[in-house]
Amino acid sequence: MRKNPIFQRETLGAAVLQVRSGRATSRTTLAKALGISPSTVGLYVDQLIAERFLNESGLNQGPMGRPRRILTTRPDAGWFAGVEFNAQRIQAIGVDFSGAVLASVVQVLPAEVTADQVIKAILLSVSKLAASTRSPLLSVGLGVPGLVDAKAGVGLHYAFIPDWNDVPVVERIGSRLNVPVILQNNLRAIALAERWFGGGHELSNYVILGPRSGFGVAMVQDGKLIEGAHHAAGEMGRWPWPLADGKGSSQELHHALSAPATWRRLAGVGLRAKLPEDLREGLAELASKQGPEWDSVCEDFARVIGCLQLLADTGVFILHGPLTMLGTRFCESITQTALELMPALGAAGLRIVPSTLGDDAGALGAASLAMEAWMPA
Amino acid sequence: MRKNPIFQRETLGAAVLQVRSGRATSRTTLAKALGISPSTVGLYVDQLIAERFLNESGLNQGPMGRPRRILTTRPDAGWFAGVEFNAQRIQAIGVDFSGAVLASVVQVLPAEVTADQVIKAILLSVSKLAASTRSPLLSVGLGVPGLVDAKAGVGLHYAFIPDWNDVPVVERIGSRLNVPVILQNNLRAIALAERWFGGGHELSNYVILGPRSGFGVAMVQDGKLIEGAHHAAGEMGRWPWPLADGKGSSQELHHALSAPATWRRLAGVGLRAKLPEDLREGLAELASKQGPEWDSVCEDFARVIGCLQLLADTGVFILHGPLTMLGTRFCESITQTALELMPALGAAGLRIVPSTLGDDAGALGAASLAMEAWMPA
DNA sequence: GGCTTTTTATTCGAATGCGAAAAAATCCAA
DNA sequence: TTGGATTTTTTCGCATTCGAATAAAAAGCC
Repeated sequence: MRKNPIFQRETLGAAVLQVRSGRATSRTTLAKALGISPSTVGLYVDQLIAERFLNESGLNQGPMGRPRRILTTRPDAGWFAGVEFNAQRIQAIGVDFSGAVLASVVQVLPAEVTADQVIKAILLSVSKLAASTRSPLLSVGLGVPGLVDAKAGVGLHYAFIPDWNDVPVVERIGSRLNVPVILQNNLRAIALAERWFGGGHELSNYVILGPRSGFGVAMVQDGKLIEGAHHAAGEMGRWPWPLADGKGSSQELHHALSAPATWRRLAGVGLRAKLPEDLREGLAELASKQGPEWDSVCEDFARVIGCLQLLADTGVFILHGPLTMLGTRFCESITQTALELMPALGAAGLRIVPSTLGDDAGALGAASLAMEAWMPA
Repeated sequence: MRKNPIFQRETLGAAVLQVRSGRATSRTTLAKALGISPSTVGLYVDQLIAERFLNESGLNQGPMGRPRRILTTRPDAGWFAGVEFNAQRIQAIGVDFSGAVLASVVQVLPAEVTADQVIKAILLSVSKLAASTRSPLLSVGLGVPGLVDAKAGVGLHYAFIPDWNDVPVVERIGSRLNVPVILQNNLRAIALAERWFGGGHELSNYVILGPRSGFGVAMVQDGKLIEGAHHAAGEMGRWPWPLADGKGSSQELHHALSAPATWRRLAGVGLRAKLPEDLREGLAELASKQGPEWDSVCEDFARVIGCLQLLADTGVFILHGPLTMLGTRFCESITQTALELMPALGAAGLRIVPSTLGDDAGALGAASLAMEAWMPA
């Protein structure tokens, strides 16, 4: 019998990731994918099978030679929790190894919620999910609005929860659940979700556009999230911004391109106009709109994206949040306008697309944090 | 006698780096700095002493205990070459382990220079440097203008040398010199020089502003250069840019803030005005200038930097190129204007400073590439 | 069936690095 | 002078990983 040393969890996770993603199906292909020797892979696979993370499911005969012993992941090996919240609501989602959603819990938070109440609600949500699953919880990801120190695991600031300042979230949640807890800004978490659940499997450079009540972006360069020296990268809502339609003097970007501002501009109503009950529906009604309002909004987005592309050269922009309701036509209009305004963008190829993740994007992002911690790339 | 295995060059280099930088002076401190065990460090140090990269120079008695055997680098262990060029001139510089400049060679290139001539000039420059040094050449860094694929070692495009397209520089230089050759865009190389030779020893997030004939920036996030999906990150010269003084319609950023454009604006002359013979001197004369021209230039720079800071949150901006002749007062004016225009910037601390590297910045940047390859962080 | 060919998995010896313990080098106090 | 006390360095055994050789499992061919 082979000896059974304790391997690095990191490499074990990476191995599972390769199998999960279908990039490796046998010990030999796994060795190539991980860049380690076949002999070592054998040991790793032994352990992963012993720990019930992997299965051997029959043989696969190639054109010649000894057949491969096919490796598959076991969805029941464990699950990951992802929790996202804002000042109004909290959503927790459970996913298994294959990325399938096991369950989702949404809870409305009380008005003027406090940090303590949020922490309690997170714990409650996760335990609700746990009640419906028999397999063990492997890790928890938290998508938190506002400023986040991901490394320290501290929520630094969030304007809409007054006492959300320097909250040691990872410590408070982790000490209760006894599994790894990973914290990240919610928009940056969504950027990871795009890789784990969305269409961007192979992307390593892209930008998430997240216009909601403000205007933030999350940037991924070389597969890594850009956080900034003070955890504030992507907070471009305060860019000085002269409107495309020339009305009004220079203002800040989020006054022009936040989700509510975009609705107001497209709807052709003034700043005082009441927002529709459901902003998403309100925007969906405007998806087929034409005319100068549409053009001017598209031009503003095109200029923002053009600037980002020239500066960071990511090439791919994924639109998130309520504005996805404006559909692919919106993104196409922006792309076209951008290329007209800044022909230089055409050279490298500019892709602007709406996200396919839907309403669960935030929670899926949080779950991605959990998965990424367990299965590092 | 201890056995003498062949260690990873990477770790050997990292060890030398720690000693070089003064962060580690003995085997024990070196072990802590590198995060490896003291026993292993002993082996590494043995090898480095055998290879004449390190010296043991006496003992250092602490307040108690066995005295440390002090480790020092040997400047004569080898040297690094850095080469920078543009369409007009080529500069090669040789530095030793301590970062001291051994020699510098400047050569004027012929008008309408070709890629082949540049390659030859690079080889000639390095061999000129080599002639004056007895110690071995360890690696060569090349700071190349235009688009560069650093990973592949290929110069992709440079507008001012017509046939500079997809030039396999690393291959062509490396095959002659038989040492590692590292390629990078020249402005990005300068960003590294700021860490190796400038004041930014401990910086891991900063931006290099390099307004010359165009307007480019180099960004470092978490200690890593941002290159972009198509190696074009930082080429923000083509941002649409409405001038601060309101004259003229919207144009591109480099028309407003390149080094010549800045001189013209500060000098108060029109677009057709002839540039001074030496732009640096011309700018130096304007360093004490006051008035609306000065204010409007500062405001434009403040807006650019403000946008970058809000987006990438690096906190530190280092001005390079001819505009450094405008001195610290220029940077202070910009800082002040930026904080007035965008008070949000004040929170995290904004620092805008002129580079201290001087005219050799480009060549020193190239040398930094060589050093960083040999001594990875 | 017995042979070769091809591909995959395992075994085995060696290399590299770590942790714990031992040794070394100094100061200080008795 | 001798015996701690303290800190640095080295020794030694063990764990992990790799490379090369070997074994295994099939297909094709005679």
